[in-house]
Amino acid sequence: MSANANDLKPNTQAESKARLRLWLQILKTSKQIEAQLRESLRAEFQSTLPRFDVLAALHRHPDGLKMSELSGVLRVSNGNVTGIIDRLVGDALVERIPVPGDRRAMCVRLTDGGIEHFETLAAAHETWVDDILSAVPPGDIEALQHSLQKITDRSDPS
Amino acid sequence: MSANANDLKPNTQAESKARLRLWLQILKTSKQIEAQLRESLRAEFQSTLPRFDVLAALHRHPDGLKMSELSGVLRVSNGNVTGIIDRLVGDALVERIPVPGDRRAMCVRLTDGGIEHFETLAAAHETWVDDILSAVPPGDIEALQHSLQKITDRSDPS
DNA sequence: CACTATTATTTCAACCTTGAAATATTTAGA
DNA sequence: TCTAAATATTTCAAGGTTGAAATAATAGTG
Repeated sequence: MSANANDLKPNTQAESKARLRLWLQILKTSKQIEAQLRESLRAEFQSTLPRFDVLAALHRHPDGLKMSELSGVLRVSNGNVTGIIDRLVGDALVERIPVPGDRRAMCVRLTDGGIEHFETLAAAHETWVDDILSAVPPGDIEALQHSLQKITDRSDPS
Repeated sequence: MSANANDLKPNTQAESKARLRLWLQILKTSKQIEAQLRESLRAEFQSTLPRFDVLAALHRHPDGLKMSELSGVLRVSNGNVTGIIDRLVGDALVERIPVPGDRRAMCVRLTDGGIEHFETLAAAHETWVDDILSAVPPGDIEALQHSLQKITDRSDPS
């Protein structure tokens, strides 16, 4: 007879620690890759990840998005997007267009220059990611992606 | 005879896309968990993740750390740590102590109140992570952690 | 029509973050 | 010793982020 009354589920405490370790590892991996991409964006294009994210979202929606749709897609706050769009508009990469029939709303979309700029960025971005993950075996890549997807789909089946 | 000269390595392009998908999934997972933890820290303790990270680092080093050691451990910039420590000192959770023999340096360490506060936070933090990852099979947890570790150790064997 | 609730966006204060410049101090070398 | 380089930290400007409050316009209800 063991000193532990939890013999039927003896690993709970160890499992808890393993989950914590996994979370810290996810965070470390993400931060490390993010840091490399941020540095490349800054050095080669004088740009930033948040700008890239906004441009990518707008590129996926050629007809433009309303501000609230954009912050919804990016899952960031409304006020946040306002500031980034302000700067992108200042750089003539994005334009704000009034929505006919609703004077509250604004539609934002890439300008021609914005499309061109983003496509350059996106190509570079793909090669950077490719380099960073090049040493990971293709099988691991797929397996990792699906395991992580199970985690995100669990709490948020978007 | 195929139209593609790369027959011996025909998956390169698909692999590149798979790597990109993996990166986006890592980012999504990390952001989603981070958002939940941030919200819990804010709602239950009026605190933030950066504060938690600093307190955790200092808790792991009971004798204190120099500012540069702290920013090294956390892998953030020097100026960043200055601001966070300023606020933690204001809340009496951390104290700055002169380093004997080097009037440039400052040693920062948790106060008694800081230790107590962090241990409360840390216990809550572990249960939050436990909940978030509770539905992931233990086998997956270990496998994921090791696969991700391979990625980080590759570029930075700290 | 008037009134209220809802929706879309911006503004704001507080905090986080970086990279570069400024300060102060120590170390090493001529 | 004097001085140049290196080191430790802070300061600063610019941008990113949140959550809440403020604005403005629309929609629904009596």
